[in-house]
Amino acid sequence: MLSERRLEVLRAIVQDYVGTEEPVGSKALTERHNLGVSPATVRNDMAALEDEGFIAQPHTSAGRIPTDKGYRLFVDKLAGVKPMTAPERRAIQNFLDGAVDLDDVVGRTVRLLAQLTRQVAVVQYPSLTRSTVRHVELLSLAPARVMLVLITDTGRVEQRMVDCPAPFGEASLADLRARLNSRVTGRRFTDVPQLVQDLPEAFETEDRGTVSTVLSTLLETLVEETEERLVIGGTANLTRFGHDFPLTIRPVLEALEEHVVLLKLLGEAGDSGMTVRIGHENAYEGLNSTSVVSVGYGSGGEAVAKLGVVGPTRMDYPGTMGAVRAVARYVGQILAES
Amino acid sequence: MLSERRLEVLRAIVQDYVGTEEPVGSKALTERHNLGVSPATVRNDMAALEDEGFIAQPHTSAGRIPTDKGYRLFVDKLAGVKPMTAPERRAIQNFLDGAVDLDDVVGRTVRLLAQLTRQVAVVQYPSLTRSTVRHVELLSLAPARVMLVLITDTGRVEQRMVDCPAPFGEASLADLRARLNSRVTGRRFTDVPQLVQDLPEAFETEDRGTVSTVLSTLLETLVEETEERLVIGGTANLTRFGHDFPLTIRPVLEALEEHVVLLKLLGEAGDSGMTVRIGHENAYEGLNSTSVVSVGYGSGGEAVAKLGVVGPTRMDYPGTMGAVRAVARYVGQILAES
DNA sequence: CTTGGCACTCAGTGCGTTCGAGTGCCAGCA
DNA sequence: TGCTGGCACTCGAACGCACTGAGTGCCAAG
Repeated sequence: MLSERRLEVLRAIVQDYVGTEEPVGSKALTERHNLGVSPATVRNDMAALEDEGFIAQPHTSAGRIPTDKGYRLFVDKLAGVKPMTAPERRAIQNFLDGAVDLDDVVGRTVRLLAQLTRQVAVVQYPSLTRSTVRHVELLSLAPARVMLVLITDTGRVEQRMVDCPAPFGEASLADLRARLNSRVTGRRFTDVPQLVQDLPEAFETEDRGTVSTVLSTLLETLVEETEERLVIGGTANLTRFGHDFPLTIRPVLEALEEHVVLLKLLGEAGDSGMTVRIGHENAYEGLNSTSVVSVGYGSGGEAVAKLGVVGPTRMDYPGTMGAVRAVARYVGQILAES
Repeated sequence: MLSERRLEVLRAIVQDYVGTEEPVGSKALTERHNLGVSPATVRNDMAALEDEGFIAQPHTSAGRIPTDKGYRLFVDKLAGVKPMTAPERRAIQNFLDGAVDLDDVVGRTVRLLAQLTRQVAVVQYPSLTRSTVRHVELLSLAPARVMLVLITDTGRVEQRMVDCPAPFGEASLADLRARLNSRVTGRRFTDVPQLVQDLPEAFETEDRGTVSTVLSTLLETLVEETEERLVIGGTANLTRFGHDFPLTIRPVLEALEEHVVLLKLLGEAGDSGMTVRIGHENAYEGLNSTSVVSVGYGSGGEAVAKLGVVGPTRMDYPGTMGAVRAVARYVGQILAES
């Protein structure tokens, strides 16, 4: 087991390394942090920490840098979440309050997060899966052509064309519209399928085909839209990554364009609370030299989507986590208001 | 005036430099290109070209590299557009043919362009300004609440909520819907304002307020949507930029996130034909070390939006221009079909 | 368990040398 | 007038080398 002091040494190493980007040695450590022991003692502790795999030397006769495992311990046990200051919180709120629609909220969020953390920000559009239906509208564009419009409680609107197998009268359409809305308005997307399941039976035989077609289009829309959208920002911050550029940065840029990968990554993160994936903990290879801090956000108590940042493993975890949490909280508020 | 041979020397310099990324000297030039003259002669020519500002030396005793002005001359006078080979054309067509909707077309286009040119691709969504109205739909969500849906000939759908100043009957709504569509269906967005100008007069006094509100919302939608959207891809190709990374790449990444700037840039490019902006010709400072090759594309003969690539000034202009032109052409075809 | 002392390592730095690609200029030749 | 070969010169890149200093591991003493 690691003694209290050794953990303290690890914390000091992480903090210094994050600040200076340079391997940190025993002497410098005792000078900057008053650990109350001599460099020699620290050296012994370092040797122990290295044996356990928490820190490593880039080369002999250099200082130590934390390993992924070291950062993991730091995040889990040694560091808290650094809360935003009051002025920062006010600034966040002001900035987000100016948003005029959902796109704007998401756009502002991503810019804000990138700026606060000085890293790459990733924001997922509010997912429809957890959303509820505000309204379904049907309108006839031609005798056998219907347009389906779906409005969600997050303010998103989706529309689809439906080619009907048979002409569909205005009266039947009104009927379907009314029945559909009375059943699904205010309900969860996930509940819709079973709620509308027996709907065709209420109609005349000749209309049933059309009703089924409309319904299946509706269900498709719900499923398809679960392929969520992402917005990325602050990629210019990648230039602060390290010295050995091209090699480090290229796979990251590639990963950031693979929205599918990112969505999967966010999806795998825990549903509640903040998740930090460090270095090789990220399943995707291109992100092996990065850490991903993510958290769910939502309009009610429940999360409807995730947001987070991607940065070098050598990042200021407490600060980043604080910013991510604060932004998620305020975005949630904004969404709840609208 | 520059003699024929001097132009030939400039062409050779550009070609070699683009290939090797290294300053090119007189001896190497005569060896790779059979110019039929000795290095000494080439040196004289180079001195002349340098006096005119077409090439420059990074430092004394190094070879020459083209200046922005040199590239400009190269593009204008010395190089054509390199056409795609038949297999390449087929691959492009196949790849784009697989698209299922507008988003997919744009997404595929940007990926394709990035891959073909190995540079950063920029694709603007088809603009509404030049589009025509396919259909306008109005539907009543509540007595004094109307939803406006606009469908364009490029397959885009926009919707807006309208809060009416007074309750609006179903009959009046149907009337408005019919009149509106008969006037604007198939017409250009730009023509819509004057086409609907006198529409309120056809209605009862009590409905005129609502009609006006609906119309102004429609007009707003047309204008707002002129703030076009952009999609960017292939940013990972920025890593091939040069050796002095952080400094070069950072402003470019920043510029790429400023969609407003990019849209302005594309907008300024000539409306017809291909435009090449080299280095400092780009008004935006962050892009001073890049060249932008762009061209309009559209479903009919007319361009509805632009697409292009952003790359280092040291790029293969003929090849890039060929790829950009080919992609634009095929995207146009796809849009025309759908 | 801590500490001071000590020998050892090795990346980074500064300096001088060499190497060679490339230049400018000039005199001679067509 | 324009091309060419020759020649001296420049200067960045590469190399070798010694030095420095931060950092280490180990050990014996407190």
